[in-house]
Amino acid sequence: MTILVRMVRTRTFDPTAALTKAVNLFSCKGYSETSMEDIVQATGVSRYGLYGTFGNKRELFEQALDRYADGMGKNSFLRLLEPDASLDHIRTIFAERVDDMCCEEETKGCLFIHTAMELAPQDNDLRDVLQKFMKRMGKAFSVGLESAKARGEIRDDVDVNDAGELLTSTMFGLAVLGRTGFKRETLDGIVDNTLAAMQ
Amino acid sequence: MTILVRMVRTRTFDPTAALTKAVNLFSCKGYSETSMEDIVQATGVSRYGLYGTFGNKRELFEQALDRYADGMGKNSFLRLLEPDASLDHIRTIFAERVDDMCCEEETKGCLFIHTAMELAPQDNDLRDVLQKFMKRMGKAFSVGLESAKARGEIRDDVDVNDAGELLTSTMFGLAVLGRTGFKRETLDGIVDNTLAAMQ
DNA sequence: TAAATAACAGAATGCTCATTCTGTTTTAGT
DNA sequence: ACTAAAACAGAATGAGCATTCTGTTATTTA
Repeated sequence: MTILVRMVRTRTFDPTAALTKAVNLFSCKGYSETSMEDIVQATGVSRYGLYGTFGNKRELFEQALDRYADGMGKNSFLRLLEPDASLDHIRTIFAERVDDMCCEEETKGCLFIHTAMELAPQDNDLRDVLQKFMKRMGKAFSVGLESAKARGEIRDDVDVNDAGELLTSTMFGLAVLGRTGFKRETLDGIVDNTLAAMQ
Repeated sequence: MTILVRMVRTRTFDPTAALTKAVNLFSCKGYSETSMEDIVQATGVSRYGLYGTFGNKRELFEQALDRYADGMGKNSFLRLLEPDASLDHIRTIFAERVDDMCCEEETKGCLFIHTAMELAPQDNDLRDVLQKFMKRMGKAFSVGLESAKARGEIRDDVDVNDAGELLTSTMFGLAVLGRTGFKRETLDGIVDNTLAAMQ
């Protein structure tokens, strides 16, 4: 059976670009503080377009979360999976994180934390998705740490699985302190001390 | 000038108990997901009583945050300021934290994180209050670590100020992972590894 | 005992929001 | 050019919310 859809009027917006805008809004303000109207304004896409393309707010959020995780993966964590990954790669990831959280005009926030605090307890599906992303983060750290260990940058007795989970947790701790207005140097110090303990 | 207030009908509820209930609701669900109606239900106190006693929702929340911080101080951090504080005291604080976050029926959440994510960027007063509480936490950790160091439980080269901030950050990282459904053993492992690095 | 008024219970108000509905515009195929 | 239907803009709907208002009850003081 073939379903024939006749395209009579062409869509005037780019769903990918719209989703990017939604990701920004959600990660900055969280789920409930971001209204569909906010997204309409920010994207310039009509309600009709948003609902038609993304379903409803909950589904749009899930797609935003996917995209966010994807972005984190591509922009940060993929490097850790390459065989020449070093401690510097890990440092860079944290430095970018600190940058994001300490940006003067508007802290970028963290969609993972918003999801964990606002939605995870009430929404098992979303919680599982989130947990999967976080575990992936930990795994990427572990792989990176293993490479760094091979380069002699990490102590031999460090369990990279445990350390990967620890660094994942650190990412969230930093974000919470950043949102609370802690100085960049404080966050940098936490990163330095955390990593120093593994060297 | 004296203002005479004639108390014609006695209040039938205990504001302290009501605030305790509000603290629980807010720390479990955060600010916006907790309605005044929820608080009316949970406390059995009428709207009239809540508004008359606590002002409005925002002010009630601030008082809840104060109380929450007070409770954390009294129940956990005060011990760290005593001269015989040891690494065990610090371990206990983290164990209680993990217990709170991994409670099967209903994760207790963390009012600090809710405040940081939901309100801090929009409400400078609240952000400053929160920052003060967090710094106090870090300081308490530092003092406890200093005592533990004197007992030989912490390495001499550990900077207790830095380490106090690191442990504060760890508290929040744990909570986020707990909310996302990570297993108790994972959180315990993070605590063990974090503290092991200081021994 | 009577009067005054704070405490109370819950209805009313006005707002914001997610979602749906309505009427209009656009464009592929005839 | 004409038609059909998808895309659109924005009004309408209905629910939930914080807060205020209204009428009732209880208790102290005179």
